[in-house]
Formats: sequence, C-alpha cells, structure tokens
Amino acid sequence: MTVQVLNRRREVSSLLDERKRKILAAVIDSYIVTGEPVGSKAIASLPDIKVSPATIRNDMAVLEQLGYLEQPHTSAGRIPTYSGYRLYIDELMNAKALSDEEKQLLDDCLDVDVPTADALIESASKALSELTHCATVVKNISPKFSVITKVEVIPTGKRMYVLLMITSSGNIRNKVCRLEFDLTNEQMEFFSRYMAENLQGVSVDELSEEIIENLVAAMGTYMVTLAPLLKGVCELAEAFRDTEIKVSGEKNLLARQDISSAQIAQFLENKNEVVKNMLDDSFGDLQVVFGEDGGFVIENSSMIVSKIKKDGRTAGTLGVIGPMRLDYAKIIPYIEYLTGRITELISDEEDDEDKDI
Amino acid sequence: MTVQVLNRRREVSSLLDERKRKILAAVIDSYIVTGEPVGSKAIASLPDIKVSPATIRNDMAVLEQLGYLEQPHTSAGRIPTYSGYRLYIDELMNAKALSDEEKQLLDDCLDVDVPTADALIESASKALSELTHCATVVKNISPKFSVITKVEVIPTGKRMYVLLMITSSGNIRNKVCRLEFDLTNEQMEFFSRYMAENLQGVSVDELSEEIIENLVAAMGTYMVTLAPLLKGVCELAEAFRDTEIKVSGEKNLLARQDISSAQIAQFLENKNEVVKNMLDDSFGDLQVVFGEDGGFVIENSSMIVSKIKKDGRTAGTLGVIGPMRLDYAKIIPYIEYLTGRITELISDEEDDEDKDI
DNA sequence: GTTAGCACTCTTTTTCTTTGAGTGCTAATT
DNA sequence: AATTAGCACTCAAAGAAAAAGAGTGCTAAC
Repeated sequence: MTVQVLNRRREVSSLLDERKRKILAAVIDSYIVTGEPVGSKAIASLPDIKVSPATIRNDMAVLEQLGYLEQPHTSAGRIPTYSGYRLYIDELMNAKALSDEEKQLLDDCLDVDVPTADALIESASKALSELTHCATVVKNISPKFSVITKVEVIPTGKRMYVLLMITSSGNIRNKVCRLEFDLTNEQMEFFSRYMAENLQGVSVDELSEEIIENLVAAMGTYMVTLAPLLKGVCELAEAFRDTEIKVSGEKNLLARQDISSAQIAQFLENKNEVVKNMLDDSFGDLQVVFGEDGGFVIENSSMIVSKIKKDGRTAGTLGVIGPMRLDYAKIIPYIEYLTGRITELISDEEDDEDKDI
Repeated sequence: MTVQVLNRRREVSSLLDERKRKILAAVIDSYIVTGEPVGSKAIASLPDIKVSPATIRNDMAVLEQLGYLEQPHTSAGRIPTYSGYRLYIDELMNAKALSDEEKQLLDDCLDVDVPTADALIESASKALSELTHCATVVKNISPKFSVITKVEVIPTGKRMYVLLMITSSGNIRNKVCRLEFDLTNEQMEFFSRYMAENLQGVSVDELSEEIIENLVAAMGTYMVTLAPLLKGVCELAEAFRDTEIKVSGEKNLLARQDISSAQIAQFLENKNEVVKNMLDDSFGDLQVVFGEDGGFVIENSSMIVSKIKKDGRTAGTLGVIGPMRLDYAKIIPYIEYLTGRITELISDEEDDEDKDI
C-alpha cells in the first residue's frame, strides 16, 4: 500500500512538484475559508509563495489538467474538484494538532457519567454537532457488542402486555402488545423461562426471523398463545438494529446555502439506509466521503467518519456531514480525538463494569 | 357569543355587504391556489360574479381599507392579510363536506389495531402529514389520562439497573441507572412495594419533584441506597411529559419556498416549547393560528389544531403546520373528521378494554 | 524556468428602456 | 345611487446595452 503510493508519487513528480502541491493547498485553504474561486494574484500575495502570479497561473493550468482544480468559467479563479479535496486531505493539508485547551474542551463534552457506551457516543455526537455546526452521524456499538440478557413480559391491563428486551450493554427496548387472550401465570412463567433458555447470550444482530420461527415451532402447546409475543420479540430485535445509526443536527445543514435544501430533505427521508450502506463498507480508521460517492446523495457535501474500537474490533462510528468546504484540518483532529477517547473509555469500562457479560 | 357576532355583522353590513364578502372569498380562494396577487379582472371572469372589473376594484379598495386585503405594490393585485384569512376561515369559505371516499380514505389511515391511544393519534398524524404535505403537531393524551400502574427495577449488570415506568394507557418509559452499590433482593423488593403503595394510581402529570422528595424522606433506612432510583423515577415521569407533544413531517415545510428555511430551522430548535404554549391555551374545538400569533414564530405560516376528547374532557390535540395559503376548506374537515373519529374510538376502547383502570 | 505585459473572455453590475398588469379616478350610463 | 367604460398613471418585471472588473492564456523578454 505504502509502496504503491510512493510509486504513484514518483511517477507524477515532474507534473506535481512541491510548488504545485503548495499552490494547490493554498487554493483549497483559501476556498475553504471564503467559498469564492481563488485567483493567481491572491495566491501570489501569500507570504510563503515566492513566485509571480504568472508562474502560479501556469501551475494552476497544470493542476486543472490533472483534475485537481476547475474553473466555474473562463475568467474566474479556480475551485477544488473532488480529487483536489481528496489529495488535500490525504497529503497536503497540515492537520492542526489539538491544543491542550481544545483537548480539555472535548473532554468536557464527553459525558463520562452516562451509563451506556451508546449514550457516551451520543454525547460526543452532540458536542461535535455544536462545535462544527454540521450534522453528525453515529453508529452505535450496541448491536455488535451486546447480547440479550433478558426478555420479559409484564401485564399492564386487560389483554395488554409490555414486552421488554434488555441487552448486556444496558440498552432496552419495549413494545406494547395486545393479545387475543389473557395469559395465565403459568404461561408467562414458561415464556420467561423459554426466552432465558433460548435467547440469553444471543446477539441482537443475529436474532433473525428464522430463529424465532424455529423457537415458535418448538414451543409445543404454548404455540398458539405465545406466538404473537415471539413476533414481538423479533420486532424488538429489529428496533435495536434500526436505532443503530443516528443522524442528528440536520438543522445545521439547512443553514448553509451551498447545499440544496431539497437534497437535504431527500437525504433525511432515507438517511439511515444511505448512511448504513456507507458505514458497512470496510475502510481505514478514518474515511472522508464526498458528494455522491457510494450513494451518498448530497452534492457539494462531505462526510467524515472515524471508527470507534473495542477489543481491537470495530465497534461503532462517529462523524460529521457538512458542506465540502469544511475546515478539515481542524475537524479531522477533533473526530480522531473523540473517537480515540471513546475507544479508551469503553475499554476502561470493560475492566471496570462489564466483567460479568 | 352568537349575539355578538350577529351584532357585529349588522354593524358593518353597509361596509361589508354580501357582494364584498363574495369578492373577498374569491380573492382568497384564488390566492390559495395560485399564490399570486389577484386582480379585478380575474375575479370578474368568475362565473358567479356578475359585476364589472371596475365595481370589483371599488369593492376591493374598501376591503383593503377594512384591513382584509393588501397590495404588495401599487400596480399589483390583492393578497389576503391575516385578518382576511381569519374572516375567510370563520365565515366565508365553504368547507367541503367529506365525500364517502374521503371518509373511507381517512378511516383506512387510522390504524385501529394499534395498542395505545397515543399510537392511534400518531397514525392519524402520519396520515395527515402525507395527505396535506404539511408538518403535523400532536399532543398525546397519555399524561392527562393515564396513571402509573407499575414502577419496576430490573438488574442488568454489575451496579446497572433498568428502571421502568408503565402507565394505564399502556405507555412505558425506561432509564438505565448506574448505582454506587449493588442492591440486595430485599432492597429491590422494598422498592417495588414502596412504589406500588405510593405511586400506583398517581398521574404522571402530577408526579412532581416534591412528591418524590417526600417519598425519599419517608423511606427510612433505605434512603441512602434507593434515593438515586427515586430520582430516576422523577426523570421517567418527566420523560412522559416531554414526549407529550410531537411535531413531525417538518420536511414538508422545507419544500415550500414561501417559508424561510432559516425560520423553520429556528422553529425546530424549540418547537416543543413553542407549540406547548400554544396548545396550553384554552380554545374552542378547532383553532387556527397565523404567523406570529402567541409566539408562533414562522412568518407566512399557519397552524390548524383540533381537540381530541375523552369523557367530555379535552384529551389531546391533532393538527397541521403549513404555509398561510393552505386549502383550509379541505384540510379543516379532514382534521375535524380525524379528531372526531379518534374521540369516538378512544371512548369505544374504554368500554372495550380499559374497564380495569 | 520565470516573469512582465497585454489582449481577450466572461461574469457581474449598472443603467436605461420597454412591457404589461393592475389600479384609481372621472365621466357617462343604467 | 349604483355601476361601468375609459383612460391616465404607477410600478414591478423583463430585456437590452454598456461599463466594470477579475482573471486568464499567451508571447516575448529576462
């Protein structure tokens, strides 16, 4: 992998020398701040650029040919293309190391008193949304790392029952069921026992309809009365999976007028599916996705996501969705720091709390 | 009340005669459809208007003086003012009676199989949002009409407990608590008993911090260990109250470009407080609110809400939020029909299901 | 290889004109 | 007395023309 990158770099080194890289970085830096096309003069006036506008124009023409920059029209400055941004993020920008104050700020945002890992991630998401003025996206760790610890049914009224499912990560979902008949104590006890015997320790990720059907089939005489409850159990597992991914702070996107609100509305419609698909793909620890990459449908926007790990395995994801012209050099360190801290915290927690899982 | 209305009507009858009322209605009808200022010529060409444009111009000038119409600029047609809309809705429009098909359609949208009244209202809200392409607002009935039937604590891990609160309307909220110490069986039993004795039958609307504090104080030796759980109980009651009001389908508002998306974003920020304040006010069975009436901050938009009743008392609310130029003549009957049906259904349900509450 | 100079392009802004919908008023009509 | 035709007037919207200006690419000089 590294070798490939080196090769490629050497290959184009004549075309993309150090100065051109510097110019490209300067163009993108400026564009991120102003949102306006950047001209050769503006670049030439920067302190660490020692060449004339004419030279910069020549270089910019090359950068355009290479596909890193483009012109909205002939007599305008340049704006970055998707590939331009990609190169910028991968190689050109200099990520600002976090100051101690910033670290402190981020630490303060993390609500460590919260009882579940998902809630911890949630608090990070909220903080990130406020700090970056972007929407945030979260993939909770629970479905991957938690198993069912308890399934219970509680009568609440005539033929009304509440079905509960609790997982080892301390999450809980419930569903109100109206049955055709009232259950006897004996039936309810059987149900509890049957669930404990067959579902305890099963991951909610694995609890398929098939498993439920088998359980129903093996239930003997209880089948008729209890089958609806088992259907409810199935729905509860689904509820866990459905809430795995959360997009929030969408209102931040509405404020930006470089993103069409129609596209945002459309994205919000089916955000969960869209984002789910994206996060399912395996990727490195940090990924930046642009525009319509892999079905991500908002033009002129980008998504930065980073993995949260537990026991060395990928556990969850945290990131932001915002306009293309994000302050990547600041936001990427933020996200990396937050996911890093969360990774630490949930490992600590394991030692501290979850021994008995 | 009726007398007042008659008096007022007679008073202005010279200024606002039948023809002017007809013209005002026609202007608003047209404006609702086209969104464009309406001129005298357009009105004159309507089949049931028998007078010339000149006459209509004179009448329109009067209607403008009375504050029912206004001109965006001198040489434009007229558009309705808030008072114009108000008069239109109160007296002028002819609400279209629902056809049997429409009734059928609305009935089909109501998911009567749903186990709680709140879920029934929710299904109506969803349908309404789709039919009207507006945002919908719902005030659930549960906090007013339901009492606590069960408070339970379930251990889920080391020092981790799930606290449950179930109400007579079949709703449930839960909260994960991390305690400083593990509870003994005896402590948990005491807690269940204590909750059953003191909170069963209490309305979640009434469950104040004060009550909880008194309960904590009267708990004797259990105070130290169980106080955090009681605090959790308090939060659960709050969770019930907080979810009382729901605004959904906001994306429908984004699509309309006659409403500023900045204002929508701002409204979404604190929608619950805003709407809560509005619905708290006592009003007739159906209320229409415009623009910034009573703190409702979206310019150029209106909110139509109607009450849902149970046992003759106001129980909940259902309505829509949309642009000013709504098809009131269609939507108001929709809302009235839906709230009427829900009122019927939840009374039926009482006979059928909730005898034991 | 770099740069100054310059002609050229194309958007943006401004100004001016035209068009047309719609009004208010007056005088004629019913 | 109410209604209507006629007409001058207003003003936004659309269009046309002109000016400004930012930025480029190319050529020739350094």
